[in-house]
Amino acid sequence: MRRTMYCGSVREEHIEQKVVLEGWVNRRRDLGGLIFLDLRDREGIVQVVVDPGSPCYRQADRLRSEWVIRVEGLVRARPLEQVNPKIATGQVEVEAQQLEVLSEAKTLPFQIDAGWRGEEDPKVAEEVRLRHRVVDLRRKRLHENLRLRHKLITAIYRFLDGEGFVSVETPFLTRSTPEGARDFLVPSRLEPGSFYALPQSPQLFKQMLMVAGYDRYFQIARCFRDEDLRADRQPDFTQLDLEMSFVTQEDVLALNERLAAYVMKETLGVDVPLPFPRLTYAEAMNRYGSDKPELRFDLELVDVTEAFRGGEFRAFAEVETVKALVVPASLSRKEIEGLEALAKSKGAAGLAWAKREHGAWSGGIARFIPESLGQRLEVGEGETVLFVAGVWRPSVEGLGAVRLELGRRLGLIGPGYAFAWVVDFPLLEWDQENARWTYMHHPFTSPNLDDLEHLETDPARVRALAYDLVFNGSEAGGGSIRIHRRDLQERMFALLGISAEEAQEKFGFLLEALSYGAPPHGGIAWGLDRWVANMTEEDSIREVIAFPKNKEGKETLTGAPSPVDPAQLAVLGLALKE
RNA sequence: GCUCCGGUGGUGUAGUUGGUUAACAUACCCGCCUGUCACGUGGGAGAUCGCGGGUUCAAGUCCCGUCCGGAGCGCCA
Repeated sequence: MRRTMYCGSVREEHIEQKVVLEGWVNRRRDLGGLIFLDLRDREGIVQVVVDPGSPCYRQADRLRSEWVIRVEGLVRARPLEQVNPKIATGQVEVEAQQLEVLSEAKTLPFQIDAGWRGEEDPKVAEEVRLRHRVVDLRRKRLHENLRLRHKLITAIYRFLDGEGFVSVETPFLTRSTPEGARDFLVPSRLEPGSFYALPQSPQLFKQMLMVAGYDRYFQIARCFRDEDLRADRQPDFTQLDLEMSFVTQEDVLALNERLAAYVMKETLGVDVPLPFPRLTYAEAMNRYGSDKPELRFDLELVDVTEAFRGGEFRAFAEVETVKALVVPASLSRKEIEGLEALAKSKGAAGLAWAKREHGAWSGGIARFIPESLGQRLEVGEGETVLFVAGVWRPSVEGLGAVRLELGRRLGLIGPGYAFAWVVDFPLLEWDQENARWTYMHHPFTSPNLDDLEHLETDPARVRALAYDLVFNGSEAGGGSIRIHRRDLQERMFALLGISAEEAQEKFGFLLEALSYGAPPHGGIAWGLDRWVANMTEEDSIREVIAFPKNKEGKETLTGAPSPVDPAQLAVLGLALKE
């Protein structure tokens, strides 16, 4: 007989029953005669008791942490005063009758037992954890994270299936397209000198599916971008990718809100109010200094450009934008210096400050501040006001970064989950480096048709039918209504400086598809890793990916990337440069 | 490519203005212990302080270089 149930599933209802359990020794307590074992599997731990008179006593005496064993025994109630309320199986214990060692184990490089009895696991350097990922993955926290991830994905399938979406797989080995992120390339053996690229997203394939009439598509899609890593970025990551035909932006937002509310309820039991707040890009930037504002605290930026316009303070008098942030705390010089460095890292010119003390401005730029500003900003006694001035975007982004840091530092960020849509992104932005217009989202995003007349004459003014889903201050998704007319797509390519020949060469298949009768369509992609990280309140997506890459893009378990045998290169027609 | 932070027994930390035997917790090994649940208790082993060089009578500590890791900037349609 193999096991009869999970260790973590034994309950009072099983008392008097004979059970067979298999699992890992989470911990062994040897009282010198009486031995207790906490036996663990993915569902939890249960206490096994081995009496000195038991035939398996000698075996139990040998056992060590993390050995894998099989126990046959009788479930019995614990004496009332010995119930352990900290574990789900705490009402009962298993009296061992037979015990078999299935596998011995070396001493673990770090301890993982605490989490399973409801405590915090001791902190271990991430480097060590990743090097021993198999051990790390045994921790309760990672079990919970990965199982939540699974619940999220199954909820997504249930919901979208119910809404008539069809799951379709798209190729991993595809064609390199220009622009966007750097591609991962895969050399072709059958056609030496040519390369596949791994998809940065299934974008064009899903548009093809719309043209082909599938109407509603989704995919839990692996995507690949060869860029540097961050806490929320991996070179291979997972998107929920979806696309819908015959829809407006409104339809896409409404469906995705319902999907988000559904998965939050199904996975965390959390009720998310609908509809989500909506901010235009301009509003988000002006009020929060970010296009992915953290909305779990206020502390909004205030525009004070006009208060300084033409005044005696030269640095503020003639700039595009002056923004203020009223900080409900008295910041030290040193703190302000640190925040200034942060603002500058986002391109702000600097960070000016003043304090309100004894009903008057003091310190920093106090003497340049119009008295009336104090009232308008509603500055309290002892509070600090921070200012940025200069070009609009770097200024608001600089102060936005300061806002977020202060939110963290002052403990302003509330618990819970805050969703929002950011809409009305600019279609294009000026690329300083290459002196040309470039797309903000991607080149297949539809302009807002109300702004179409300005497309060539005043590109900066054209809004896109693009939207981002913001979840606790992270960009959890982004999408757009796509261009579905060939002529408009060609106009767009031209505007981006892509010649007709190049457009034909690189995107001919798209243009071709659009000319066979394409429905209006649009969709979105969710960054699934970030979603799970937000839901589990992890700071890094590496905590919700079973086998993540480290900061250098290495997969430390297998040691990828690794050199390959020269013969493998030869088959591909490749040679390494010295 | 750049900036910042870190690297001390297996793990996590301490280590003062440079000073003699590198401390603590936990894990590990052995003994004792029949109701523990982070069992208790007694003992033991375990670190050339990431690596290389320099300053100094003396370097875990200061300086330079380098490697490794993390956060960020650039980059990420």
